[in-house]
Amino acid sequence: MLTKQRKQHILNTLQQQGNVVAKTLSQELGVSEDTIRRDLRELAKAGVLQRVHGGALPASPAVVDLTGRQQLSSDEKALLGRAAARLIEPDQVVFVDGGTSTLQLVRALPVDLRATIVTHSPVIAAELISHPAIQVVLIGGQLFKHSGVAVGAAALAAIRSIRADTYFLGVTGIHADYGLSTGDLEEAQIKRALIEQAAETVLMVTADKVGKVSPYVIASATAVSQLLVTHSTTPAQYQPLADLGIAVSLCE
Amino acid sequence: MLTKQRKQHILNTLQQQGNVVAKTLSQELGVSEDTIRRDLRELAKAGVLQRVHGGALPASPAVVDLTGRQQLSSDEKALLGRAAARLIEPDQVVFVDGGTSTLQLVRALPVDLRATIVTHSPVIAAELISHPAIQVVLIGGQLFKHSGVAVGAAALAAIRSIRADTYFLGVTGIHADYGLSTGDLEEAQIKRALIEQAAETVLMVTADKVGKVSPYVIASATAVSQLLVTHSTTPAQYQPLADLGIAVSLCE
DNA sequence: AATGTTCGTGCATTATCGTGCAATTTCATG
DNA sequence: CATGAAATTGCACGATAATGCACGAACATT
Repeated sequence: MLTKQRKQHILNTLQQQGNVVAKTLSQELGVSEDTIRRDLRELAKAGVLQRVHGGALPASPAVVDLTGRQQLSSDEKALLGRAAARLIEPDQVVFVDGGTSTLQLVRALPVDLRATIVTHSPVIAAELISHPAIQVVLIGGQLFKHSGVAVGAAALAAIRSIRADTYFLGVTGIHADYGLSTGDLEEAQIKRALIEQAAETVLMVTADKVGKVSPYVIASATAVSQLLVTHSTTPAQYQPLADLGIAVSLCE
Repeated sequence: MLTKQRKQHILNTLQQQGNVVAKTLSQELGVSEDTIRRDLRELAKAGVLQRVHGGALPASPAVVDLTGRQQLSSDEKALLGRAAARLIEPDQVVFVDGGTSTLQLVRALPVDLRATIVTHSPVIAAELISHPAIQVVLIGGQLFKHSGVAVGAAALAAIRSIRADTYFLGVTGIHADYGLSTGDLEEAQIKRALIEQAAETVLMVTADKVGKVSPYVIASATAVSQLLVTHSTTPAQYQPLADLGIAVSLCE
């Protein structure tokens, strides 16, 4: 294995798990602990991680915190959420994805709105418990810790037994050529199923996701009929998507 | 677990709850009290917290973070949760009910415990997202708003496909003659199914529930093999249950 | 004042670290 | 193809960090 690949693996593991242990890495990668230590030292010197006794931590503290007590979400995301909430009509059935943007959506729902929300995110569901008029359907399955949503065969089966009017989708990348993408395979499968079961899909993303590509492709960008983005998105970013026939709305 | 992470955990807990106790932390984190004391000493020397006998307090006067989370429930329930957490062995599969008592249970889980938790409560599931070693299986279904758990045919079917070692149950009434009872029919059905699918059922309740009866009966009191109650429960309350062969534990 | 808990210190043990060094591989250059 | 420089890796060894235990002191509670 190439040195560079090894370092990349270390960084990936770090981002995914929030920490790495030298001993574990040496076993995983089949090299001596000395080599791992050297790698960690160099990566630390380059400033991309923080060296500690026994392993390493991310350089920027607390990137891994999707625990429901989400970090104070920006005003931009709140605007996104309010815009999305306005799209829901009474008595509709909608899918709501997990994530910070969609959490803002459910927080922005009018208290008198009667509708059904289907979600595979316990955080979204927990937030809706206090809503007086929304009926909630929870999709079960194995909980995928990284993004905090249910995945797996059980979740897929449950989704395929429901049809919804609208799906409020969140992704980590949308690109006119490479489509919608996310960081995990299972999550991509779930999102794909949700798109298929919804009459219409609305994508909610912050500006930094537009034009990006993540490892696992969900579907073509045209699977989205409407795109809600924060107002800092540039025309250069969204024009290729608008050309595909997607209705782009800047929220402000 | 890395030392620095442990210290971060201490600080997080401190910010969330407004105080930390050395003994509790040592159990949660799976290290000796000496190590915790050392951590607290060093954090205090760094000025980020204030050392007190038995634990520590925030350095800056108490800006407790109550974002969304339930007000810190009574110490009694926390004790109940810790006692229940100790009953879970590594690699077990356990059902965890919804409710404030069981929420204390998942909060008291040692961070290094590897086990599977199956729950139909989005609040429990959301809390466990941040736990590094617990695998979570979410039971889907319609969300019953009053108690915030999934109910209905889908939930029942999902439960019946799983067998667990232990079920941590919460109810609104337990009585030697009238058995276990709760305030909703659908919820009662779900609890009954969970009892059937678990090798052992542990009931967690506060003193005010012991000897009470609610409208919908779940099962006979003997369905419970162990009863964890708060220490304010009187012998008059629990003796009839103990006579049925239930192991009663007062938590203090 | 009595008792049990918590604390701090010293010490032993273990894991981890950094450095120097030698063996091996990679690679550019003659 | 040959060769030497640079890079990479593993090992040895002394240094450092982290942890748990023991014991007497400090503290809280009654």
